[in-house]
Amino acid sequence: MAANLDSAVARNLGRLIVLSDAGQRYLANLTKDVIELKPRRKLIDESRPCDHIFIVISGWLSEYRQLRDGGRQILNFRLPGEVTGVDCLLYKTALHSAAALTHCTVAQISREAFEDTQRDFPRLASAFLLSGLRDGAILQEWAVNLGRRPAFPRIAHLLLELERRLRNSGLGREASVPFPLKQQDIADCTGLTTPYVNRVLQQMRGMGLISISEDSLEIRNSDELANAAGFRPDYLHASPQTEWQTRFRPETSAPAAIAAM
Amino acid sequence: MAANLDSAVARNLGRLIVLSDAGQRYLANLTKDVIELKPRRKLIDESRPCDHIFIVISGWLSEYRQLRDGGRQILNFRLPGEVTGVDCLLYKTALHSAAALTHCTVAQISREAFEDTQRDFPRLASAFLLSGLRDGAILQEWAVNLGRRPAFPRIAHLLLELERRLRNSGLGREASVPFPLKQQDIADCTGLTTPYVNRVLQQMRGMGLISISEDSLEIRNSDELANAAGFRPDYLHASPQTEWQTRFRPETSAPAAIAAM
DNA sequence: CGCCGCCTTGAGGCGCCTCAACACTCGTGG
DNA sequence: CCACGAGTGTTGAGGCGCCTCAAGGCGGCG
Repeated sequence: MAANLDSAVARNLGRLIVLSDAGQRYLANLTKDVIELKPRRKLIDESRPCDHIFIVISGWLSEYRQLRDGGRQILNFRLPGEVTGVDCLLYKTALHSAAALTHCTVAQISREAFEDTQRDFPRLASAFLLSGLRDGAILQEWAVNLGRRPAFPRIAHLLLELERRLRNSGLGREASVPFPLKQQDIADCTGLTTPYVNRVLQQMRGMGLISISEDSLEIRNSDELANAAGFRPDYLHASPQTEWQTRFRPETSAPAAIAAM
Repeated sequence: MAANLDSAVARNLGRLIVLSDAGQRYLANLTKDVIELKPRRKLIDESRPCDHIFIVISGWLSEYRQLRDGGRQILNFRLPGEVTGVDCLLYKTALHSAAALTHCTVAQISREAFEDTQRDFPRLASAFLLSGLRDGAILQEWAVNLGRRPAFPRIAHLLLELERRLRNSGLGREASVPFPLKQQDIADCTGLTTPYVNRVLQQMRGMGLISISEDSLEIRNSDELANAAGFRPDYLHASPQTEWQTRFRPETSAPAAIAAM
């Protein structure tokens, strides 16, 4: 089981760099220091220092900002195989909080361990940074969503993105994918309120576009939903366009295959 | 004049890494290939390949997504000294467009030149990637803005951010800073409409918080405006928390000062 | 002069919010 | 075994923020 879950990690990072066998072993070792989180447990606290990078092994995290008036804006979800906390390398204090949505297992990588990684497997370290760039691309799409799309397409877009990301990580072989989000969570990340999210979801169900049950989501009519949302999933398919990550200090002498893409 | 403007570049990247003298010279040489842009001229076109990184020498760019219904969401502005196009290293096609807001001079760096930079001055190359991470942090703040703040604080937040970024780059020594944005631009990046932006700006002027004239912005009561906006500028002050950028292959043997911070 | 880009102002309307109340399913303890 | 409360989904009535769609003013420029 652990091997299976680790593969979600390798699958995600493997999209960003070519992982050598040695790199894979190193990664497996790097993610040995695992902690368990109960739902609602905070992992990162905004405006406090954070000196770890985390990799989600199983479960979902949410990253969010808490506002003075009690409002909350979710900035991203972290699905199995994804990395969080990279921006801590750039700022004294965390810019947002991160908390467990479900029961989670998370690998933590200390700053020192990350620095060792940079020395020993710079390409692997660079993959973490690239994943930070990918997060930026996702956030751009969210900004478009928040700024320019009405509630229905906004929610539709979110559902489509999450389904795609889950399948990219190898989760959800059946028609449906795991989906632990409450309507409150959807509201907090689409900038809407719970009652209104409820009505929109009902509408989608009524149109036969989706069905949600038992912590799982099924998208029944992907084309129509994507059309309504203006969903174009390019931004989820990172494919490095330069061999930059091989130049620093290749840990293998074989030329990388990426540049040929 | 060119030297002065180049210093905005060095000032921005210098926040992310320690630039050696050799690095500074290399950077100056790297930004030799300069192009001029008239207002409204497109630099990057979404969903088309983009194989250059650009550094703004003077003028403003806007990065935006165009929607089918004619709507537009501005995702960031590029001020003098800032870098754009980094995400092109990660995707086959550009995820957003970039166009000149004002008359601009822009240095273009080809992908090959960037790869050379990685080989010769990896720390400099890494600074470009870090600037991409900083962009992500800015975008997070915009997402909070779009999702959870009403029009008044939303616009206030934008104005405060831009003023701070401009001063960070060394622009605007007087009470006011250069400000070429039209109300249409403000609308396109706050997710509002021009008439409403107009009314909110009038309100701010009426309260004595700001004054806009002649392509320049003066913030007359920064505290009150920041309070209304919930503005906390931490996210604009990147300060690398690890010496990672020195590890790859230092071009100078002197230990970097950053790690001591 | 006449056009165009930009700011301004008004009247009317809709999307989404606010603030409830209620149903249902749990886990939990008495 | 049932009472209870917490968490979640659902529904309703009323209201406000911001939009839509105009029209008009004003300065700059060909």
